[in-house]
Amino acid sequence: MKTQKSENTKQLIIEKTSTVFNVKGYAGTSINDVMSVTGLSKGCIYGNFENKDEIALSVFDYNFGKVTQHMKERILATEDSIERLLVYPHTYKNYFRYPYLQAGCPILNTATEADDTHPSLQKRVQKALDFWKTSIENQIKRGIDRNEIKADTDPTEIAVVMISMIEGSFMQAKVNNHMTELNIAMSFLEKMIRNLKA
Amino acid sequence: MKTQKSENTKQLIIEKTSTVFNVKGYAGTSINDVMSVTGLSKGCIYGNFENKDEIALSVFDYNFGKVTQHMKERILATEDSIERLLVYPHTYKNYFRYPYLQAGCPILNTATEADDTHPSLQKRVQKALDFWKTSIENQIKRGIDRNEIKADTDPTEIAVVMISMIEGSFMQAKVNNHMTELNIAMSFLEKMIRNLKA
DNA sequence: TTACAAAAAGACCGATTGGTTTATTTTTAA
DNA sequence: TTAAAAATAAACCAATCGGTCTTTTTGTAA
Repeated sequence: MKTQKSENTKQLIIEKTSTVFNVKGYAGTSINDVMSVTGLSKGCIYGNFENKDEIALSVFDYNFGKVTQHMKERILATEDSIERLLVYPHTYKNYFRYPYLQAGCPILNTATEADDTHPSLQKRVQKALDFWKTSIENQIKRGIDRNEIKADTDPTEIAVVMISMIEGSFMQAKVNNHMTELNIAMSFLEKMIRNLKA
Repeated sequence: MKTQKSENTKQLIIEKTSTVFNVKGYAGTSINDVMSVTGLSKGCIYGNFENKDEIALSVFDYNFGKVTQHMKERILATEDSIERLLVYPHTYKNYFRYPYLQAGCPILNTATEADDTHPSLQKRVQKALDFWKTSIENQIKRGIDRNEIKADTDPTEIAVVMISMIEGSFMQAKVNNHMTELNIAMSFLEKMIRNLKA
């Protein structure tokens, strides 16, 4: 019989390890790390998860979910399509305020590690990236319908460029341990988005 | 007495392992990988390098040098500043043609792995990134001086945006195993560069 | 051709990896 | 109250990790 407790423990393991996996990566995080960061025994961890893979997959979903949820809330807070798109540069300009982004963007971190070595993790990243792209495209289409965004705007092009600029400048911010490049790129992105106005 | 032979072996180890390190990452590449890919014994490898760190550092320099050299050659092939800047999107659009880029961009791969875990490698990436940024800035300044690029162009802004877009879209290309997003971003970048024309 | 040092080979080291098992204790729900 | 479920600690596993050390092979200068 499955109890509430085991579900709680499973969730606790995911939450407590979410940072470690994002910092050290999949290969760099050991079961010992999971044990020490959760305070749980090895037996308990393997009682709740089949293997390290299953933990890593769950943790990625959790981390990506956190970012997604945050963006969704802020996007739905405004009706204007341009303002909605601006949520992305605004958020990443202040990424240090959000603990789940401090360790790095889960997509970026997982993508570069998994692309050639870990197929199941790679699939998750692909899905996450596609979800993100589609969300932006839909916001742009909505803006065109509402006459807030120029009709000749290419939703896919803007979505791809936005994601590229965010991830590329985020990488620079992480490696340099400062925000200069990220701020420059995000300011540029803001200008670009404002230029989309009908 | 230091002989020629040992230098040759050292170089052979670097060249043969350059791909493995770029694919599997620093933590993911084992000495066993180095042995099997070079066909050399463990004793030989540790006779030529102090430790795994030293190999990884040398390999990063080698990989970055390859990209740099290639760009330099193509940039110097033309005098026009706009054409020179266009070398970047042109090259990355056809990155599969260049074996040292097929395994991924060494900067991107190393950056995301090293940022929190491997300080000496991180420093190399910082330097490489700074070198790249400065090169682009200098090309833009040269273009302004030659009246080929609009005088009000911000060299740093363009350099940061270029690097961000390249690295961000490259990440997407690698994780999706297709070029769609990279091509979209690089076409956009081409338009952007052409817009800089005085 | 010999002598010697450099280079390469490979056995060996302790530590750590992910993962299993077992026996014991604690929680939980009926 | 009781029986099942969950968590515990600890022993144990084979494989692999980075790295050392000694032996053997090889290149070279006298």
